[in-house]
Amino acid sequence: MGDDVAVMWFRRDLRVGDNPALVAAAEAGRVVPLFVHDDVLARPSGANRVAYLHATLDSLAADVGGALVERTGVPSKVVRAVAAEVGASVVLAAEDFGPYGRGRDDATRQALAGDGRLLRFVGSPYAVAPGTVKTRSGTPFKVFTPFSQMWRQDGWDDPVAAPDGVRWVRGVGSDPRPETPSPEATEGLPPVGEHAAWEAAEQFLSERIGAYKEDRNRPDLDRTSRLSPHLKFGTIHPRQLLALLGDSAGATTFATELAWRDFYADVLAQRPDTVHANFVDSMDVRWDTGDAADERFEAWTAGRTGFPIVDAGMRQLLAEGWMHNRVRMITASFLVKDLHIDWRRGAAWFMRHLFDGDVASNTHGWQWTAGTGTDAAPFFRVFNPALQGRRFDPEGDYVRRHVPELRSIPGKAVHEPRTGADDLFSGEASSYPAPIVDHAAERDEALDRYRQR
DNA sequence: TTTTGAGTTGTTCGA
DNA sequence: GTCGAACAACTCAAA
Repeated sequence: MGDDVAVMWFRRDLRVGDNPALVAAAEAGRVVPLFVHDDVLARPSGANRVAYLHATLDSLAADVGGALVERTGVPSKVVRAVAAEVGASVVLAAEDFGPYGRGRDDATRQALAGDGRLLRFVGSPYAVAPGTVKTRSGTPFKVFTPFSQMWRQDGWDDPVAAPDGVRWVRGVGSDPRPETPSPEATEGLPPVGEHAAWEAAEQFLSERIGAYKEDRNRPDLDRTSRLSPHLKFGTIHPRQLLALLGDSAGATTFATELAWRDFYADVLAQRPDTVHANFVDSMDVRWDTGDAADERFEAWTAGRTGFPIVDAGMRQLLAEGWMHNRVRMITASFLVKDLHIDWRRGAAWFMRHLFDGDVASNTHGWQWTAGTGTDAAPFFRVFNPALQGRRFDPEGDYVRRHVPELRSIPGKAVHEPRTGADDLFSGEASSYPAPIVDHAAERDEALDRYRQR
């Protein structure tokens, strides 16, 4: 270990523990921890995620003893300049497999190479890096189940310990940080930082994992891991969770969720065009556009469709910057199959508001719902909002929590408020909108369109 | 090469 | 209430 200097370029791996790139940097010499504020990424992110990122950076800065360098600008130029300024021979980072990240990193590699410096990737944000899990004939998987079997069979690396006694370089100047926006989520930020990630993980593993297989589908109960923003920003790594999981039914179910995360990252890496393009070309259905469609889209975003479980989910998104996964499916299905609006519009809305918004998972979750994605299976799978509500929010508590106009309607009757006794649908409940569409009719319409494609 | 079994998360209808 | 069948046809992955 000489007196060399290495730049540790943090991107979406904002932690000190189990960070192989940081371990490599510390082995290379003294370490300059760097984060580059990149306007290209900030713009589609929305105020919630930018605010969360900034708070996470505060946490990271404390964890690196105040040495964190924050700069603003085009990453290839900024990283090159910082590396030159501090005399680093190598820049270390976790590999990014996203469509934008790859281009950015290629440009950065070239810029550094021009000065005789190296950009070196160690690790990735995934348990298994995209492009690693392959079929027997060496091609990438396009179906989840065989992917997940191979993913499990091949396994993943164990976590690495946080490096001991990193020699942080202090005194390297930062740019003023871009203004931190006020979160749009009325309830503010979820817990932030590496320490909070471990608290969430410990709570999940001790209190929730046992019943996870069943309870994870219940939006009325707070029984999911709540780890998604941490996984998004890398304040915890999936392999750290996998190392603690065990093999109970709940643990296996949760591991499968992590496999989905890896699968969708893999799919996006093999088909970067699918951020916008349908994964399956032939699934080119007709979407509604124009003023009437815009009006329906706005009703959806505001949680005023007249379908209680849909409205509850959309209002939860506005209030918390997060939505329960079951309800993400219900609201997405409603936009695509009841309102016949392009999945890309819904995906962009989710990305604007979600603290955990991740391009790969969000895009391909929406493509799955729209029937354009990796699951070639039945397009006739159209969610019935009332039935989903009764099944997964059986007491109606979730709806009443997020749609206060309906508080006076008891039990599961809240899922179809206008079909109950007239005297219940009065008072403040009368301000709740009538359904903007007839579900049965729109279901038929959706099936027609998918048949005609 | 050809064949075979299977494909996260559903709904409706009729018995 | 519960249960099984039907809802298209196609693509994927492995044998």
